[in-house]
Amino acid sequence: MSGTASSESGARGRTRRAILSAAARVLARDRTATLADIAEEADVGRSTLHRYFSDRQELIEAAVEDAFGRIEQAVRDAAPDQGPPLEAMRRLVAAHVDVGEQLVFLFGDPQMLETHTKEGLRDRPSAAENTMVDLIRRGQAEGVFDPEVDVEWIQQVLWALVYTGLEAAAQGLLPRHGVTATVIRTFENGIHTRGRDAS
Amino acid sequence: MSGTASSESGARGRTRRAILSAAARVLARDRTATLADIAEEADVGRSTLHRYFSDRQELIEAAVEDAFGRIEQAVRDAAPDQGPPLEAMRRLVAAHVDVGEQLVFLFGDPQMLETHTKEGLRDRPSAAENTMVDLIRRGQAEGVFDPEVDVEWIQQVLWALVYTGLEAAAQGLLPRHGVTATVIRTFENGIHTRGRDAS
DNA sequence: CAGATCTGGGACATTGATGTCCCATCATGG
DNA sequence: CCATGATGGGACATCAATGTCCCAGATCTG
Repeated sequence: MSGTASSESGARGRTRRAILSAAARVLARDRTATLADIAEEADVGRSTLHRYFSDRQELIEAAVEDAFGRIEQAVRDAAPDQGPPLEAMRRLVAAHVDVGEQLVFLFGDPQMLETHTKEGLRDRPSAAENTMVDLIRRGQAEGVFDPEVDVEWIQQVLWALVYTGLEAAAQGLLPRHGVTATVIRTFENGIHTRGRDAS
Repeated sequence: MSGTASSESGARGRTRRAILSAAARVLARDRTATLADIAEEADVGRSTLHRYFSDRQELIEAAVEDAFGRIEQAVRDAAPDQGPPLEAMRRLVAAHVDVGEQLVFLFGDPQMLETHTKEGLRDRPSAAENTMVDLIRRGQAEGVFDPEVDVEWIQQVLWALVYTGLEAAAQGLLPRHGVTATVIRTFENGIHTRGRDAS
């Protein structure tokens, strides 16, 4: 079976998902983690892991694709094309924080995306990316977002701030429940004193 | 200087610096780089590298300390305690962009700072950090910076934005000479439409 | 020039991760 | 209850990185 019929159903699919999830979790923490580490985190024997992914390369590619999918799902759920741009953007930030683990995994290492992204994703313009670009353009058109700054830059900044917020929370610098609000505030107003409409 | 008499002078010191610089450059690009890679980048035999740093651990610790020193020097040169806070902050951002290579090396991998930072730096409160905290406080007191946001958060955001700007430049998304201006603009105003005083 | 020092490169043992194979065990479904 | 399939763990060969040692040539120094 070539499709998803066998890769999602029953015990087989559950083990597969457990491994992929564990891989993202462990690799987000330590990029040099061993396959044994990943297997342990997934509560699975190392040989079982090899049964599902013959290669380290193969495992990582699958984990990347999986994480990508989860992020796109979260972005879709945020409905960035609905309502006022500012509110949509806030939902988008919250959505990104929710999939923080996947974000840290994917974007914590630039090599991750460049190396393990051959055919499956390089061509597909990544729905999430497009939706965000659309949202930013819409916000710029309505005069809510700075129209002089490059769209892709804004996108990168969003990712960077979410990433930073998550790390700050991990270090105890920020309360975990305050990450979204802080990121939004900084994202919208920077560090200037004018944040009267950010709460 | 306690034992720096022999480690800074003449050919010996120059080779040492070449290795440290190469290490930072290569490891910023690829954290899993081999000692052979580093030696090659430094135009030095692998055995020579081992002569200067017996351990991989030792090399990395030295490289971390070296990078740290360069960053602190750049921060000092920016004189963050002089003049209006806003202008001082802009000088500070420019200074950080200048030592971008070191920043990417040090902060590109959270593990880098946590793992390779035993005694030499953990206790020392890192002059750079203190100066920046002072500056931010000063700016908050004078009403230029948002007083409701945590100081350390602002610091992290600065690092994150500089890092993002450098990566964007590396990807060709941003012209290299525009990094500083773009980072400053975003840092100060976020993405809102109000950036009239950012140029 | 002569001795001391530094250097590059090769040979080598060691170590840890990886990938393969096999077998005993356990669960699951027919 | 039995058969099929999934799992865990061990044994094993392989490979790349690491660290050590040594030697011959280059460079610096007095």
